[in-house]
Amino acid sequence: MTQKLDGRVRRRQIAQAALQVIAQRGLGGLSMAGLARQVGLVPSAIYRHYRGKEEVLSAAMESIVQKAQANLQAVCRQTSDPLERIERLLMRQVAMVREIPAMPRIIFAEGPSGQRKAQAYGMLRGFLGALADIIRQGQGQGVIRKDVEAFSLAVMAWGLLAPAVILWYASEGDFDVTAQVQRGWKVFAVAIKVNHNSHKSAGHRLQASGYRLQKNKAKAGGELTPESKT
Amino acid sequence: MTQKLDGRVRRRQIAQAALQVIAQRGLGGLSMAGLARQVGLVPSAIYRHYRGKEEVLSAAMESIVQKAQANLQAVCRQTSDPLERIERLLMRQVAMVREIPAMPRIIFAEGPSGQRKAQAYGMLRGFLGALADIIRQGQGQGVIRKDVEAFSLAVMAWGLLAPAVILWYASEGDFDVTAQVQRGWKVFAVAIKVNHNSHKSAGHRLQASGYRLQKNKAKAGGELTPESKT
DNA sequence: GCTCCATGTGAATCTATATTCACTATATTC
DNA sequence: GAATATAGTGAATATAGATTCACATGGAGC
Repeated sequence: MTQKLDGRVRRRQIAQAALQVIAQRGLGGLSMAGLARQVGLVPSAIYRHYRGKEEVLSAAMESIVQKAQANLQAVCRQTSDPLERIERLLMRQVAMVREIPAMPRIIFAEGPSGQRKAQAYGMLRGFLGALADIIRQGQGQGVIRKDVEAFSLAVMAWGLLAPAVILWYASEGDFDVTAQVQRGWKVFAVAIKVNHNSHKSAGHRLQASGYRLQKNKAKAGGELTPESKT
Repeated sequence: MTQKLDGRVRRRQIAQAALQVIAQRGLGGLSMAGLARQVGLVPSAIYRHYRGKEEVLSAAMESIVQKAQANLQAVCRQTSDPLERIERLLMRQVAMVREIPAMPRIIFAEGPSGQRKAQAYGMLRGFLGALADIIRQGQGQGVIRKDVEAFSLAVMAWGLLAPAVILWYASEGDFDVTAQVQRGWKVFAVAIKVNHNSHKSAGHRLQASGYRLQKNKAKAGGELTPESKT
């Protein structure tokens, strides 16, 4: 018989294992038997800690949110530079590579108007909202470009991460997530950074025509605010 | 008894129905019973045409691959400009996701499970490979920056799409995937484009120090070639 | 050491789903 | 019309997975 563990410790362990199984095999690949195996228990032991599979899932999703929030707080403590914050946040997400794909997997696994999907979506929006806030901070400081709406930039930043992680799983670990995200960040950071020298130079060089384009861009950004109705 | 249909017609019908069920209910929601119902048959009739569920899925995915290839060919016919090609390809992907909502569900929902997974991964690699080829073309023409490896840039380009699709799906169409991808493309295109004017200007302005930085960047990019072992 | 509680086990139960198999029926050809 | 091939049907079967339930056991407190 396995050594007994404090209920709280075990519950956390089970939730964590669920995340990893979902990340690896998808929601459909999560069985109570497989989960129990992952933890080192028999399937019925799980019902000692959770009323059923549904409850395991809820706990799993909850735990990923908590981690994401802890990461966000840690990053904001470590540095006040918005670009630095984004980079660190992304790299912390990379460290969670064994867990974070569970969210998209849950989203795509569910049928129409599934509750879990809505929940996962809300969580995702929370994360992107926090990213967007950092970006807005940078925009306020004149460090990050203002012509593109912050939420859009947040989605783009997330886009540095998501495909790399998916490829990592699809290739069974044969894709260097860290390197890809770092490269992507370098390209993206330059693209969103306000470089005062080159900015002036471009304006100066292109004169009236260039100036007009800049103005239109600023407007377009404003118009393209996503989901104002949300 | 249902009217009999020619085997080929029926097989196509079944594969299409599978995509529809997956779009609605996800992979986990695809049962032989439900599929048969969708087609207007009894479940065992499906085995007249496919050896099992696995084979139905393969056929369904095959039709996605064909569509993707048709898109690629169309885009390459329409324009020879690499940046234009990428943009068009991305936008066709957006359209395709709308047309075949099952596609992202197949790619994102499931982890390893043998042949199907290998097929999905192959699809993805095919798409990224084609993107990378276009990027290499652009690099050869001196239109796209060379300091970052083409496959990495391809993954980044995909990164404009993937999160937008996830959000689109999670929001049940409430997130404007088209607008997001367009915005992302604008930011990314500037970042990867070789702009000869500003390149000269920057070099001119920053003199020795700026010049050195450019050189170092080129080297780092070369070193970070992904998966040379692939 | 004993008691009690919480956690782990193993067997049983139930259900949904994939599939097989024997039979049926349609459509084509001669 | 008969024969044949192919596609459709309905019942049966096997299995995977979720869960319950009675028993077992570890660990804490007295």
